[in-house]
Amino acid sequence: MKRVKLSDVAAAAGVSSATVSLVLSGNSDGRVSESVEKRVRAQAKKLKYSPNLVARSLRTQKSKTIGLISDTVATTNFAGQMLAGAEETAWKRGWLLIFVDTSADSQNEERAIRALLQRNVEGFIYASMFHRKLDYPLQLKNQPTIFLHCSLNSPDTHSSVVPAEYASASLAMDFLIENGHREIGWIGITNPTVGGRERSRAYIDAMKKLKVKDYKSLMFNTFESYANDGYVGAKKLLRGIRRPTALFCFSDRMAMGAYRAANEVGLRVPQDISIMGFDNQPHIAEALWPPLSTMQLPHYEMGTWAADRLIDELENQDSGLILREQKEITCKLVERDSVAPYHPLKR
Amino acid sequence: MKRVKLSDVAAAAGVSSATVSLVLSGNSDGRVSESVEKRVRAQAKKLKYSPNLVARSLRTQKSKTIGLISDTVATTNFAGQMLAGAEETAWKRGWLLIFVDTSADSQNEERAIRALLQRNVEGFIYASMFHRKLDYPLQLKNQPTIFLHCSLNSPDTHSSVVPAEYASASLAMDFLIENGHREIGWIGITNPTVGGRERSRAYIDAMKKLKVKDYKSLMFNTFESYANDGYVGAKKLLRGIRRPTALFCFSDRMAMGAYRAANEVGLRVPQDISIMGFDNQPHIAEALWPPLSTMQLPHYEMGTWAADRLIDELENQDSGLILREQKEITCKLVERDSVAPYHPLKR
DNA sequence: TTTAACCAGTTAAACGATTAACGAAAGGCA
DNA sequence: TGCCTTTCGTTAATCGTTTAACTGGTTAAA
Repeated sequence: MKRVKLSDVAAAAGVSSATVSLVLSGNSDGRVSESVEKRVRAQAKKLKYSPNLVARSLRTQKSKTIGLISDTVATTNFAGQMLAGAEETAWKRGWLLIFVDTSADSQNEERAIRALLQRNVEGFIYASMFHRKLDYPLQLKNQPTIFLHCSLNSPDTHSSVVPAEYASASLAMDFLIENGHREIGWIGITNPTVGGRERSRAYIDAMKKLKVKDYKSLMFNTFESYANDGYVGAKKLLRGIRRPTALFCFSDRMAMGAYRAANEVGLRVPQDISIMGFDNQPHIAEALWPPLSTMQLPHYEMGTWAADRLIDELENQDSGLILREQKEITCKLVERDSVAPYHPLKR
Repeated sequence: MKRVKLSDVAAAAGVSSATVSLVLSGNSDGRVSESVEKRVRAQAKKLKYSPNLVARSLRTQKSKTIGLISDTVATTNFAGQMLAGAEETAWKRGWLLIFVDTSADSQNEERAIRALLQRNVEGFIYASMFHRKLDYPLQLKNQPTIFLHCSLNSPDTHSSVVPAEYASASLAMDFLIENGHREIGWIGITNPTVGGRERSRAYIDAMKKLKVKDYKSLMFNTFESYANDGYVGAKKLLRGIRRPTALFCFSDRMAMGAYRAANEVGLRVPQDISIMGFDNQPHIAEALWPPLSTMQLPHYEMGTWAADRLIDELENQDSGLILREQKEITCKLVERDSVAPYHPLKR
C-alpha cells in the first residue's frame, strides 16, 4: 500500500517524471503535446496520485503553511472562534494552519516558534486571549506576522486586528439612548485592559454628551468581571437613591449578575430596568431570561481577517507591495429582549 | 539571514556533514571521537543550528506529527478542551498536532485527510463534537487512528475514548440520594444521542432501585437541551401535583432554565428544591446563583488520553504489540451549592 | 603469516518533488 | 542542401537530511 509518487505516474504514462510534474503543476505551456498531457492526467487520476508536500516543500522552500501561536486561546472558550476563523479561511485558500498554544509561557513560546520554523511555516499569526498591547516578540523577527486580538506598542512594521472597543461601546450607548434612557448605569472593571479602559471611556463620553450631571455616581467598577462582580455592582446601583433606568455592563457575565440583582430587588428586566451586555458570550447571552441584548465581539471575523491578510502578504511577497494596517472591527449589536424603551410616565 | 544547515556546521567544525548528523542525532555510538564530538556540538550551538524537519521527514519518512480531524469541535465551545488536551500532550511528548475542522462536511473530511496525509502525518485523532457512534471513515483505512468522543460501531480494530455517561449519571443520582432525596425529577432529551440515552437510563435504574413508584411521572423530555427546554420541563414538574424535591438535569443549560422556573414558582434553590446539572459548562455552572452542582465532562482528559495512546502506538509500531481499548472516563462530581439535604419536616 | 575486527570517520545514494539546461526530430525558409 | 526555429520532451542538479557501505590504517586472534 505504498503511496503513489510522481515516478509511478510517469512509468504508467510512459514519460519522464519531469513531464508529469510539468503537466500536473500546470507549467506545461507549449512544452507538452496534448495527447501526452491527456495520458498523464488520466494515469494520475487512475492511480490517485497526490503530491508529497514534504518533498515539494523541501524543493521549493515553500510550505503553504502558516503558524498560529497563542497564549491560551485554544483553551479559553469563546476566543476559540478566532482560531476557527483563521483555520477556515486558511483552509479555503489552500493553506494549512498549524497552531500551538504556549500557555502564556515565554519559554514555551520560544520552543513553539522554533518548532514551526523548523517545519518551514511561511508566516505567523500571533493571537492573544484578551485584547492587549505588547512588545515585539524577538523570535518573530523577520517573519511575516499578523497580530490578532492584540497590537504592538510600536506598530509600524506589522499589521494587527483588534475589536473597536470604543466605537462598539458607543454603539451600545447609542442604542440605550435611542430607547429613551438618560440615567444609565455603568458596571465595569478597573483591571487595566484595553477593553476595560475603552468601553468605560465610551460610556463616559456618551454621558458627557448627554449632559447627565454627576454621572460618576452611576458608575461601579470592580477588579474582575465575573457574574458575582456584576451582581454586587448592580445591587449597589439599583438600591441607591439614584436608580438608573438602564445598566450597561462591561461583560455578559456581569450582566448575568445584574439580572440576579434586579430579581432580588424586585425589578423586572426589561420593564423596570434595561440591561445591556457586551461580548455575546455563547450559551449565556441567549440563555438568560429575558435573552440579553449585547454586542457581538468579532472573534471569528478577526480570525478570518488575520489569515486573509497574512496569506495576501505571503502570496504577493515578490511584488514588493505589502501594506501594514492596524485594523479595528466594530462589534455588531445583537438585539434581544433585555432593553426596552424608557417611558417616564411609568416610573 | 539564511537558515544554518548541517553542512554549515560541518564546515565550521571541519568534518563531513554525515559526522555532524551522527553526533547530533545521538547515533555516534563509538564512531566519533570525543574531541570531534565536542567540536561539533560546540559549533552547532554557536551557529544555533536546528534541523530542518522537512528534509528530515522526507528522508526518514517520519514526521513526528499527528493530525486531528474533527467535525466541528474547534468551533464549539467547551469541547475545545479536547483539542487543548490533545495538543498539549502531543507537544509535551515532542510531537506536533495539526488539526483541521471539517465543519461536518464529508467532502471536506476527505480533503482534510488527504491534506494531512500529504504532509506525512503518522496517525490521526478523529474527534466528534458530541458523543456518538459512527461507522469507520474509509479514508482512514490503514491509518493509526484514535476515536475521541465517539466510538465505532464495530470497535475491534481501533481505540476510542468517551465519557462514561451511565456511570457518571449514576454518581449524580447517588449524590442526590445521599442527600436524602427520593422524589427526584428528570429533565432530559429525546434526541437520540448516547448521552441522552445513557444518562436517562442511569436515572431510571436508580429510581427503580429506590423503588420509587411511578417515577415516570417525574420525568420530562424535550427534543433539544436549551435553557428554555429546561425551563418548560421544570415548570411543569414543579407545578404538578407531585412536586419533586430535587431535579436532575441532562445539561447545565437545562438546569439554568430550571433555576428560572424555580424562581417563578417561588421556590428557592437549594432550600426548597435541589438542582443537579451535567457538563460543568464553563461560565454557566459557576456563574449561576447559587453556583450549580454538576458533573464535569472529561473533555480535557479525553484529549490527553487520545494523544497519549496514539503516540504510544506510533512510537512502538515495530514492537508489534498494539493494544486496542474502548476507554470510558468517569465525570467528576463538582459540588457547589445547588443541592441541599432533604429534610422531610421542612415540607 | 594470514585473517578478522576495530577505529574514526567519509562517500554517496537515497527520500520525492521542481526546474534550468539540454537535445532530437520536424518544419520553415532561402 | 544548409541553417535556423519550433516543438516536445528528457537529463540531471537540487532542496537538507539520514544511513548503508566503504576506507585505510592499526591491532588482536587463529
